Amino acid sequence: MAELLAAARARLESDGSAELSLRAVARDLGMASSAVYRYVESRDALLTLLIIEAYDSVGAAAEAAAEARESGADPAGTWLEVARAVRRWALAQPYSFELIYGTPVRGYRAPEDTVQSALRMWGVIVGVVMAAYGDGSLTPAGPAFDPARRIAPEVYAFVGWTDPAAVPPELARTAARSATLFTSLVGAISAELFGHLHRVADDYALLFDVTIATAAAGVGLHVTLD
Amino acid sequence: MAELLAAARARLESDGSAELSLRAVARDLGMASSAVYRYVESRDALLTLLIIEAYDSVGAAAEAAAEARESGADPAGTWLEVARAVRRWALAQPYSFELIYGTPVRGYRAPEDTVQSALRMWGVIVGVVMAAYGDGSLTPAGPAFDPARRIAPEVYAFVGWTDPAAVPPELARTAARSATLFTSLVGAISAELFGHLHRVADDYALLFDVTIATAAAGVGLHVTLD
DNA sequence: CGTCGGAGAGAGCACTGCTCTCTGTTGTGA
DNA sequence: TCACAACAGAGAGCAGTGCTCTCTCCGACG
Repeated sequence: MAELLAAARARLESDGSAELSLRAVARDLGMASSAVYRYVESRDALLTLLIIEAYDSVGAAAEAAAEARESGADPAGTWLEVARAVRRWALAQPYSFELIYGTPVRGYRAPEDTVQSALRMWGVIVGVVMAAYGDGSLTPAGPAFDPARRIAPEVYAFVGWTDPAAVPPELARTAARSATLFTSLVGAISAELFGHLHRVADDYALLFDVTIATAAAGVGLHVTLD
Repeated sequence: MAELLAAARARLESDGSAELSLRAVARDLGMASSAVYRYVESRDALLTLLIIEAYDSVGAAAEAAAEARESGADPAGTWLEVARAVRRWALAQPYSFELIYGTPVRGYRAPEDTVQSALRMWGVIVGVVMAAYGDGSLTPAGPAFDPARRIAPEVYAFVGWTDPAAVPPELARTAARSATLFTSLVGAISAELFGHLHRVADDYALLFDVTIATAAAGVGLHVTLD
């Protein structure tokens, strides 16, 4: 089973998810394609396993980048480091990034198994924003609005606010704005990997930092670029 | 040829790009699959045609939304309307959105034919930001940085600055920050369509507005939400 | 009226996911 | 030690795919 996953991962990283053929993986393992079905129900099930792996891998990379900062470091700088770490991860294994943040695969309907792993990224984002909110380095910016119904109650529970009604409005607005951090992070990497920055920028790393810092400014996090 | 494109478009909208089978299109047209090759070189070439169509379609939707605003309307509000129009377009034909902003298809390597159509979206974005910069409604925000090498010279030429060295630094910074508008727009719609907001928000339309307005705030555009 | 070109048909190749049946091996209990 | 059962893998086969090759037909044009 471990060998099967390893072989599938290797195929994914070299050919991409659309070309991931169960028969090719079987050939790599030196066995008949039908034998693979002893271990995995279908091609989509194999892909789901790789999806969970990828979510955990990128989640771990983001968490590691956040934890590498000494406590007391400014949260805005931490966010930039997290974003850069996710970008490095994506560039190192672009097909894994595509697998989770690109077009969903055919018969795949996001079983509950993947949700937990997928939420690790949101955990890091919310953690950074809450740290900034707590230490006063976050100066609320961005649009004003009634925060009701903008984000799901689970998000508040995620950071320990059991009663959504008790959340201070400005904190609730900040939480809703935080989605922009996720959106611009995934969007920036997608744009780069999928070729949408062609003719727009030459040095993608430089523009990436600007994009992350600009989105952060909208939330109230002040990232310093060197 | 027109019938072929129409049939392919119908297949795309009902099944998605990965399932777009040339043989199925041929069946819809009541002819043999081999006959289709008289008109189109390969499956990828057919997809490329659909990609150009999609780029033009979404570009036209964005341009129409921008032009629908009377001249003199605040550019920030115009940007919100453009973003909403693009979201509506994406929700109405999700597979077309996936086709251009999701994972690139296999053998596709973005021929020059598509670049011109793809740049229409950037044209709208730059137009809005430049309008705001011009009428004084844009109050520079976001990170400070040396604008050199952040964006390609073509972008300046795009808005009429033939000599990149003559562009005022703050304008250059604003231009670089504008990429965040594209990134967060595509990222927000992708996140919604691809299921990444599961458990994060219930009312996607409300969160979308916040995301767009937050990213705009980072650029210096102040969107008012009702 | 003859010729010629283009449009379409059909067979066929190599590939895919998946199912079915068959074989060999291996472990376990009496 | 022997019998049985469970399991891992092999192989054939089905329906589908993209694409190529050859063949036929029909209509336009000189």
